[in-house]
Amino acid sequence: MEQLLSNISTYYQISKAAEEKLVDALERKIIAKNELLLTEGQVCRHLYFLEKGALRGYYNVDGKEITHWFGFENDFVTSFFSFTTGKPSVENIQLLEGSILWCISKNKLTNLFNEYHEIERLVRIAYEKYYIRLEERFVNAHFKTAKELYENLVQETPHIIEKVSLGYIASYLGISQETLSRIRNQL
Amino acid sequence: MEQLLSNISTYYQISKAAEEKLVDALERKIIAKNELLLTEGQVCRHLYFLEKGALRGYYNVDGKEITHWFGFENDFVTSFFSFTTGKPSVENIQLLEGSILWCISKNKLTNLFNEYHEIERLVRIAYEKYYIRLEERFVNAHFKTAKELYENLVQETPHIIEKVSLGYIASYLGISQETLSRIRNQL
DNA sequence: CATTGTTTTTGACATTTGTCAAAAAGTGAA
DNA sequence: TTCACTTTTTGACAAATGTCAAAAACAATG
Repeated sequence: MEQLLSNISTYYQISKAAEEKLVDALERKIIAKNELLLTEGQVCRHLYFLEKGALRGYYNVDGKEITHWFGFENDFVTSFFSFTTGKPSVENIQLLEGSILWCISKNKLTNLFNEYHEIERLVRIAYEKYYIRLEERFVNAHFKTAKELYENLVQETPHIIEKVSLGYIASYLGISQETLSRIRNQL
Repeated sequence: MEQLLSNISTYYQISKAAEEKLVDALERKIIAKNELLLTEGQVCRHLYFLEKGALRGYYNVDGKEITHWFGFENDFVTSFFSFTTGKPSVENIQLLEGSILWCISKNKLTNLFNEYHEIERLVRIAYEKYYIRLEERFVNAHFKTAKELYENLVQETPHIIEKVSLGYIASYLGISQETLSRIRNQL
């Protein structure tokens, strides 16, 4: 819990009062490896904070799983599309290892927004960070070669390489597992 | 102006009072074709609303221009990274045709956030829409072939094809102009 | 430590897409 | 209508990456 609070304070410092209400709304969860936090077709009604562990978001296309993001320690995690629109999710979220999460329902969060302007501000600022993160990935994928993408990953987010199997990383980068294996062996 | 107000009300309905303050903070601009709204290296201190016209965001890589997004009527436009972080922009924004824009400075917007919770909420909700938009593009780019990307564009955003030259569209899709030309002629 | 299942690597080959250069088509201004 | 300029198309070829199948390496479990 300390960890969560200290993390959000890097986005925006909220008051003690708001913090207490936020803490009240949070629920702790421990989930085992390979469990699904969300299955496609379900509406995602929760926002999660990953205190410890790792997970991935993936969707199924033509019988293949495409992993398009990972979550690690101190990440906020949800199926963003489903959570914000209230429509069924097209993606699945699966635990890559046993993990500790904090969880808040959309209802409770909405109430907190109404009660505390500062909590909505916190989230607005968090959105900015996550938008920039996605934009960066998008721009990279736009013009970099497979090799450059992998080198970039090694540089910028080595924890991904340490924790995640090759097949998922390849999918995340948008290349085949075989190509990634070859790239790695020629570096 | 009507158009802007009616557009933001599709995100979130703000009060008359907030609306008036917002209107006061806005400035109208008319900018000619090919002009740059923002040059890389500058800090982007404004958020724009495109009432009429078209523009593109692009960056330079190895002497080549990479167009990574377009703005059209009723779009909010800025260099998101630079605007939110206050750091120099890595991208340029250029008018594709003579356009009418509304413009608000980051300072004024920040003041409006402090004064009106509802304006910050409006922006929070707008962020959600724009995040989803980016995510959709990202996911498509992730596993679709060049041909599918183009077909998708024809389906989903035909206005892009009508208004924008082939070279820019190719760059936007992340493929070469020649490949796009061939795809188009074989459909 | 033997067995089973999973992940990674390798090889051969096909396919997609990119690059360079030139021709063709289209556009706008004088 | 012509000229200059920009955009699009075409052809020939090269490079990057994907696919399929099998072998090898690794990991987990009884």
